[in-house]
Amino acid sequence: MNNKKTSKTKSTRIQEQNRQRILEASLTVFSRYGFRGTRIDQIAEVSGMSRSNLLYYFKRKEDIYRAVLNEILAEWLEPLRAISADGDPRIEIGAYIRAKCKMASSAPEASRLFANEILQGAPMINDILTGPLKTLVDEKAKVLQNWMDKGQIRRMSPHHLIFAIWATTQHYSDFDHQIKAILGKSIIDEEFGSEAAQSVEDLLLHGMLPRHPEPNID
Amino acid sequence: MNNKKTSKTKSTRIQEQNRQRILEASLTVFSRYGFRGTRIDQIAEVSGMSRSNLLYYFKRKEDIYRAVLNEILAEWLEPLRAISADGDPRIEIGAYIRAKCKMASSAPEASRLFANEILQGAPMINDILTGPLKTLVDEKAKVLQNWMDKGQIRRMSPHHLIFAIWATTQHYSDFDHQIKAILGKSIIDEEFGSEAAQSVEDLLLHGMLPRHPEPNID
Amino acid sequence: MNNKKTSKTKSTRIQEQNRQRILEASLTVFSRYGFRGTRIDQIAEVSGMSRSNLLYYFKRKEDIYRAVLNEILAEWLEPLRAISADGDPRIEIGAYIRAKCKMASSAPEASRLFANEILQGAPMINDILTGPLKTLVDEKAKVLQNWMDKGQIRRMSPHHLIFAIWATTQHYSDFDHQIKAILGKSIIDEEFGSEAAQSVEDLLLHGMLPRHPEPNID
Amino acid sequence: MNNKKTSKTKSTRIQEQNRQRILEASLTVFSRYGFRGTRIDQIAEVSGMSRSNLLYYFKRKEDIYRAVLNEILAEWLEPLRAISADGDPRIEIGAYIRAKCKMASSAPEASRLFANEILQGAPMINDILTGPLKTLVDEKAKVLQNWMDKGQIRRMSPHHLIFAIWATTQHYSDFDHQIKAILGKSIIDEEFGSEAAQSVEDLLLHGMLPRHPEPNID
DNA sequence: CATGAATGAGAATTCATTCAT
DNA sequence: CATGAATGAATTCTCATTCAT
Repeated sequence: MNNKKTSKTKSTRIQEQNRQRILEASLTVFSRYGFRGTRIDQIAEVSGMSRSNLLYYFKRKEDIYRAVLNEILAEWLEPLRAISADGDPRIEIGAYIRAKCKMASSAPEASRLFANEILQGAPMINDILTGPLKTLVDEKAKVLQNWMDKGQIRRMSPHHLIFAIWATTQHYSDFDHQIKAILGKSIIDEEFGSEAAQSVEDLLLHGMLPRHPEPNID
Repeated sequence: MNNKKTSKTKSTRIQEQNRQRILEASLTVFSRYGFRGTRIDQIAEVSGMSRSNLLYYFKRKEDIYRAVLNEILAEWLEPLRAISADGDPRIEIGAYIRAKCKMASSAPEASRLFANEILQGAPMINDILTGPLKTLVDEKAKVLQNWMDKGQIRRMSPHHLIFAIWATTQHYSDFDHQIKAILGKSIIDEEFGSEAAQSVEDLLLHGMLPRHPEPNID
Repeated sequence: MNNKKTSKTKSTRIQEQNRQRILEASLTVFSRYGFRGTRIDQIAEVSGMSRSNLLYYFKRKEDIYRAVLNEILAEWLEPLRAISADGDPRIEIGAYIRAKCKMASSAPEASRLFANEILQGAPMINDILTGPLKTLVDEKAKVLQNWMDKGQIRRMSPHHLIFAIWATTQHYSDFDHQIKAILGKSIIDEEFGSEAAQSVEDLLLHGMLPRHPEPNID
Repeated sequence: MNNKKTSKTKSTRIQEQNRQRILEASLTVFSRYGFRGTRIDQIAEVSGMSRSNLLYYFKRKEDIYRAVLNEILAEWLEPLRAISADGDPRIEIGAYIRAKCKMASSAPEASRLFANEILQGAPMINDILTGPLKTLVDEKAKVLQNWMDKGQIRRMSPHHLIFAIWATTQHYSDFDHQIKAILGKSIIDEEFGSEAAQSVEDLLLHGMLPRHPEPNID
């Protein structure tokens, strides 16, 4: 019926394809320079299209930025969502840590984009942090608390435990450049990724398990 | 004396004072928006002086940025330097963790400034990362390795251990905004700072100590 | 027939209909923002069609503008043309004033479009002003002069009299917004339109008639 | 005390001088092309300074526009304010008409600027129209009404009378270009200005005075 | 007929920096 | 020491117009 201003209703292949190209390029650039530090021309160049054409798809820089953030957000939180209250804590948390490391390895730019956004005070996603994210974290914190109450993991602040997992895993993507400078290896190398994941999982699991584990554990 | 450029060798109190004001303001702004994202006017406003006057002290934006980085660098690495090979690992590492948490609490902006710089590929301090920093880290990694060899701490990659300490401690300053959104508390609150420090120390020390610690522990 | 450019001599109903839609919308927008100030997208939106389609009918913005101007011009001058040298001045002029007021009421946008064009120096219709318009005005001025010579209306500059009629009648359309602000009524309200017409006619006729009118008046 | 952001506190001569240059140039350009149609570069050129320097004085185009409007507004309404309820209507109104014609002659651009603004719906000064202007007009309408009640001028709608005066006088500035095309004379010619003033005053005074004026008139 | 895609000239700002006093 | 004035190179965004289907 009215197809004049409802736009994006029937986005063509080429439309969707170009939007995707832009979003990918944007992720790369924004994750490095932040919102303000990024110039539209950079995105245009990386995405291989003219600035004009780019602005045909996204009217303003901020629109691109928000679109990228939103696109990543869901999958970014997925691993945390996947933690099951019914599972074994070592299995569940181990899987979570490995998933986070995997993401740090396969999508380091997404991680850095969030890091950047939060460093700047999360001007665009503050409502998400205080809303959905807080809700999710609080919920999983309860799961952890429950495991602690049952003695399956050491008693500690569940929130701080979550922060520790975030910190250690994301460190490999966010500070990749520093690590490269020190070790000469990058998280995007698959091998080094495994090594890091192993290391983090090992350290944290040991840190959170009870001193004298019940003998009947697998 | 040589008065070619240092004609005003004996900078007035007011001069030194103003430089300091600028550096403090710069730290605040740069740590939030990064180099590119920061505007000189912002610094001028935060430092409470006119842009013109500010540029009287520092000819260019980059000069300020470098000055801030340099000023923080030394004290930033100090705690790591302080780890003594001769000490007890638990004491030494515990102290290191607490020192880092202290810094996250008292100087979160410094932490964020480095985070920003590294996220952007460390354009200004790359040589420091690959030089002095790498040297220092490698050296301390050897200390850790030594303790492992002696069975005082669990065997693991010493570098990854250092990264884990950095990650967990700095997380509280770098992601302060996110934590505030979730917990409603900030690392700059002294009380929360202690809580975080306690939590991190507890988790990491447990994670790195041997499974069956000598009975005489605490 | 010649089909070099007029291949579609027999424009479809829909075509003619769309052209009309565009012209109407253009009148609305151009009359408000002037040529430069009007954006093609605005016209597209008001006319309810896509910019692409609009440009299918008119290759360039200027074409639309000229088309609108031309379409209005003829009927805009019609009332003045209708003044008959043979009629009674009070009847003729009264009719002219009422016709102008009627147009101000029924087609205020046309009036504003001309106002805009002339304010900007009449870049598009200057030749019409100095040509056909001047000719027509001069001719009617002579008619007025004739009436004055015969003592039917007070002696005054006939050109200024015409300007006065233009000014007072068109004021209601051109400054409609100001009048609305002051009186809360708009010239497009039929009732207020009559009131204004009555007032203008009354004032001007009294102003132009001889002091001591012949006793046989009305 | 605080002299950092309160700006414009102590505007230097050069400051005030440049601001004035800009405002004058702006009046010329805005009055012709309207707000949207005017390009900052045009103003810069007319004012004889670089666009950059211009933007040093006014951060945005709209700021200039508003400044010009405000600067003219007061003196624009002054003649109407000057109408005294205690005076003789013919004297007062005659003076008002001549003052308005004088302004049309000496400041035609100001008139055109307002015309433009009102044509566009008065986006910037709507509050002034419905506020101070309406108040002033209503007040003077009462003065006129009073004169009518006393039989000093013909009974008619006082508001419409004011509109008629505005219309006829401002017509000479707003439609100057059209008049030039027809008569070859411009309102800025002093001689033609007087002629126009004489004509308007004559027509309107005759139009508004009672048919048989009291014999005792001076 | 109609529209989606693309473009490039231009227009408004922003911003670091220089100049002059 | 300090500041007001001025500048020019970016940078974002606008807009008429063209292209291709």
